[in-house]
Amino acid sequence: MALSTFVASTNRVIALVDMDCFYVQVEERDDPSIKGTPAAVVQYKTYKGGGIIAVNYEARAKGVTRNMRGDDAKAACPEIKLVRVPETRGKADLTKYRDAGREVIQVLNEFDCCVERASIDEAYIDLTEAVEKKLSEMSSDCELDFSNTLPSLDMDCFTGSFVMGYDSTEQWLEALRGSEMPQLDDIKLAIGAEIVGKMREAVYKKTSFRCSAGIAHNKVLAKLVCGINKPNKQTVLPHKSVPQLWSATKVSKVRGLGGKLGDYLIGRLGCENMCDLGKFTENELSAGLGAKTGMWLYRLSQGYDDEAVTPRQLPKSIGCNKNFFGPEALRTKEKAKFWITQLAAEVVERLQRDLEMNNRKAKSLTLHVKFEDQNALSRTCGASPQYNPERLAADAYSIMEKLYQALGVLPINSLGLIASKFEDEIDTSNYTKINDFFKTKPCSSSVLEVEVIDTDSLNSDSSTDKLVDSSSLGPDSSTLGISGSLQKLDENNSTSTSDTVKKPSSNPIESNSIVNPLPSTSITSKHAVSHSNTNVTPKKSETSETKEHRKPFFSFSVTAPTIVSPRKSPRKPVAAAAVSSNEEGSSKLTITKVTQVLAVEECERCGKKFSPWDMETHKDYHAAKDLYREINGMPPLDFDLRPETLRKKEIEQASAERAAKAAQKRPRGRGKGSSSCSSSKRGRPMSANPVPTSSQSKTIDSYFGPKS
DNA sequence: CATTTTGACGCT
DNA sequence: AGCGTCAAA
Repeated sequence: MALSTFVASTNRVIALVDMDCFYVQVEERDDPSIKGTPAAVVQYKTYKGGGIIAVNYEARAKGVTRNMRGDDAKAACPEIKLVRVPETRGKADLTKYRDAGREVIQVLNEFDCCVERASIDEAYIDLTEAVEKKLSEMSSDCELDFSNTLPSLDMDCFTGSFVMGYDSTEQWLEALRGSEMPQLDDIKLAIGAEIVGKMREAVYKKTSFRCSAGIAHNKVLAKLVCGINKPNKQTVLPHKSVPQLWSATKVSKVRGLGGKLGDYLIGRLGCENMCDLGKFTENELSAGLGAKTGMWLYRLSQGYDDEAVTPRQLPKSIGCNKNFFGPEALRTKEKAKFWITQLAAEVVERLQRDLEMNNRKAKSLTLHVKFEDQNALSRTCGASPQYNPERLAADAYSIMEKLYQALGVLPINSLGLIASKFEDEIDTSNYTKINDFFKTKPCSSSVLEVEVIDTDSLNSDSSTDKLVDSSSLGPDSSTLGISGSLQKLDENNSTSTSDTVKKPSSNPIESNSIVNPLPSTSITSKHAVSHSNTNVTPKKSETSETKEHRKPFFSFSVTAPTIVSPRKSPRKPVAAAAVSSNEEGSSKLTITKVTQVLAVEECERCGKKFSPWDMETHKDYHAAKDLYREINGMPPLDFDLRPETLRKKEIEQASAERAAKAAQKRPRGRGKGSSSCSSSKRGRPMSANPVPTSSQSKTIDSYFGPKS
């Protein structure tokens, strides 16, 4: 409470750099003929002309927006050029944009500041130290006379620069010079803005990408004002101008308030604009939203936000997912397996590159599945250290197998595969080889299944619990409980998993030993006041973040196995390795790669051999046959080896549970429904609870409903 | 069932 | 660990 008033919160200088319509710029650099004409980047093309994900300013001038479909854009602006996101293995491939984003980060890094990658095209920068440094250099000449500090600013850095509350940057600087009292905070912002001007110029010189920036005393404000003047502009927010900004800022525009929390502020507290928050005390806000969020909002209403800029340039997870809607919904096991294989191939490819560049390996692998009834679930297992596509796919698919056994076949609308929990590699290659041997297969695998069969035959009751202590089964043993354990060894899957099956009892330590070396770097919680007023930015020290910060981006490990031999052009060092250019060329390239990696598969059902690509088509044949049997009330051919009755019962039960959950999730159907909250864009109130006080079913939405 | 494909983080 | 929220192109 009172504490907050003592925290000095205008002593940092924070910038947010955001690339202008980034994906379009990337495409414009590839094909300059696009420049100066309306253009947008779309994903896919078949459904209503594809989904637009980036629009350049020429097209925006014609009324084209994101959210639109390619068809809509053509209608609004017939001359618009729609560039498609590259597709690899049948799914959108964002590699070239990730690579371009990394280029930008590398330029920012040259300024020796604390840089936090906030997204593929955005970074927060803590300029406090750099500003202090320059300030001390300047004031060493003439101590305390800050009126002399400003003239040394390079005015070239301020072209395209705006200052909130002033007609021009010059006017602001003039006011600072003329001020009786030295406006130290503003002077710091001015120096920060000068640095940001240099940064943006450097980014343009080295990448040819334009960006915009916001400069303020904290992240929320820097982000907000960055969006005020675009493109290719930067905006400074002196603390004095916060009231003016707040009175003109809709709550939903503020980072973190664009969703349900924002809806709550509008619907229950009547805060349309940020200035309305000022009507509430910290206690009043905390009463409804919890201490943490209440405090955060209260401080924010005064223009304060204490979230640190965390030095991190690498993503914490590498994942991909694909949606399958309408007729594309995955209705057979085979299709699911096929697509899991595609996702796994992409993830492995990206993991391998990540390993070469960043010398780290993912320890965790998560499969996400969304079903047609809106239910979603995820399961995690240990990531195989080998970064082998078949292996990763097998691990992911073994999770899927279990889901099928528990849930039965339900059309799948989305699959996602995410690798995370990265740890730095210890480079001693001999050591790692031995280590990998023991690390093998935390996920599912036959080690689990074999033992499980034993327990089954022992007649599953409490006595078996002792035999199969879940802690001895590795991280994945808990995923689906008993249901997963009923499975017999499935010959169908033995192909890819069998290599890991060997010697179930050879090593009693097994996965236990690898389960948890988690570094548990305590994450600064979102709204917590996490730093002191003296040194805001965590000192770059011994963490892996430091390493990535100073690590030259062109270094890569020689020991890395090159599974895929490069064709044509010699392998380029890392950052420049973005393939692209000619789309046809690159896609051919990729396909070659895939077939090389995946080789030829044998159809599980008829034994015929196909390339993975033909396999999908071939499996449609089986799928059609299955469908026929289903329609005619015939039992599936090979779906499950267990007795029909057992399987049915299990599926029924799981389905009932799932249906109940789904119904619960959608209390208000399509329309705006009963809610008195007019502006709620989100239809589905989940169980998330902004009010931690009651553990009961108080969703944010419940605040809008009829009073009980 | 249509933005889709990401990614970070909070809650429990 | 699993689910939910929020955000960005």
